[in-house]
Amino acid sequence: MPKVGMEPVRRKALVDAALRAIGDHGSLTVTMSEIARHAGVSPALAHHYFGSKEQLLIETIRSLLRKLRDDAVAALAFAATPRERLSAIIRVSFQADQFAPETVAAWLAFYSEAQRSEEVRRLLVVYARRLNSNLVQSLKRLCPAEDAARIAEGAAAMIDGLYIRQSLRSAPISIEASIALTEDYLNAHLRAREDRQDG
Amino acid sequence: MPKVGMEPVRRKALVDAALRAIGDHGSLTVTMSEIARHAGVSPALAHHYFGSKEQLLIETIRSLLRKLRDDAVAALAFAATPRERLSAIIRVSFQADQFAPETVAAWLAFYSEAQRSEEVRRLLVVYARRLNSNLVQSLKRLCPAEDAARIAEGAAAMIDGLYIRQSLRSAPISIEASIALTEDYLNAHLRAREDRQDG
DNA sequence: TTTTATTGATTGATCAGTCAATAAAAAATA
DNA sequence: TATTTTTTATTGACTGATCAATCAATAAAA
Repeated sequence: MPKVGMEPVRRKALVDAALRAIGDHGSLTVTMSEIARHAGVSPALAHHYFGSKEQLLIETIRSLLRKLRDDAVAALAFAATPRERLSAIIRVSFQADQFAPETVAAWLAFYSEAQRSEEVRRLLVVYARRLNSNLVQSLKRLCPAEDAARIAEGAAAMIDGLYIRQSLRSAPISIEASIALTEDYLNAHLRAREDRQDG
Repeated sequence: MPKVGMEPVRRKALVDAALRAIGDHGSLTVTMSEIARHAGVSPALAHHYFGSKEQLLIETIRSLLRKLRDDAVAALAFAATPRERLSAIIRVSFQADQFAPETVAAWLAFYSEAQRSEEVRRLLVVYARRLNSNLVQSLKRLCPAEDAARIAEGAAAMIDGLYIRQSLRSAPISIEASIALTEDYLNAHLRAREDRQDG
């Protein structure tokens, strides 16, 4: 059976399997066997390619973050004005695959893991910073820097909050409603600023 | 050594120890031995009083929720107007002990656990509903019902989001700043409403 | 004598990680 | 071209550690 050049194929299959297993399970307490089963290989092979469970999980987070970044880059390419860029950032955060219960569960598990693993924490900080910086950059075109920083923090918190609330699956807020709430937040604050200037 | 009437004492000690252990550890993957050690008793005794680890953890969440509810009741007793009640709710959500890293870590762990344990999920839904209902009740005095529902959802999301972001401990937002951001959100939306009415 | 509190010792299950063995492909050598 | 050697892919079997849960034993109080 051994065919040469399997490494990248197996790595990808295992990372995808890990994501699915974590989503199913709702936590990082998945076994290597479970992940390997999802990928259709033996547990030993997973260890062979990743060395340890921790490393496989870290690669899995990386792949989630990469996907999110790629989506953001793609969405921002179509946005002309600062305001459109803000909407694009929001849309990407709530896009369907990100909002799928398994994905939400996986993110949540990673946040929890970040309390223990410095490397996981670092990766999530990267995500948080990127979201913040994207927001601030566009907001600075629409209002003074100190307002931009504040509004960005609020918007980022709202995005994360809507996301975490999704995980409880009771009275779930739809994608559209989540986007609308975040847009409302931006509109209210940008408008409030103008009012103060005008009045 | 055996002194009669120890049951309530031990139960409380074990629940407190569990909370501390979870906070230290940053996740629910704490051992009964660890918890028992924190409480100064043998692991066997923890099983004796709680039957299983799961039950002990559930009691621990219950105690967190009870504390939060009691604080909310106390804070609301001093609030006269609807607007003051809203501020009281926000203040309680961000009060110092709730914002302590160990407490944040514990909440996060519970959210993650809710993906697996129906009972944990139910308890967290109770929290979410209570926060929502508290907010809506006061907001309905200040704006129409449909606006109240929407603003409450946004405020609740923002509270949870600020909370979860605290867990990353990078560029942490202070208690005061968190309160200010949430207050700003309410002010902006309540003002925006008035503007629309006036204009 | 019964009840309550408490623990040390043990069990059984689960898992991450290791390793030696197998087999196919590729490269080197004759 | 035919062969041997090396590299790559893969797994079954095993190990050692960890841990939840059990239980029988002990001792103080009622």
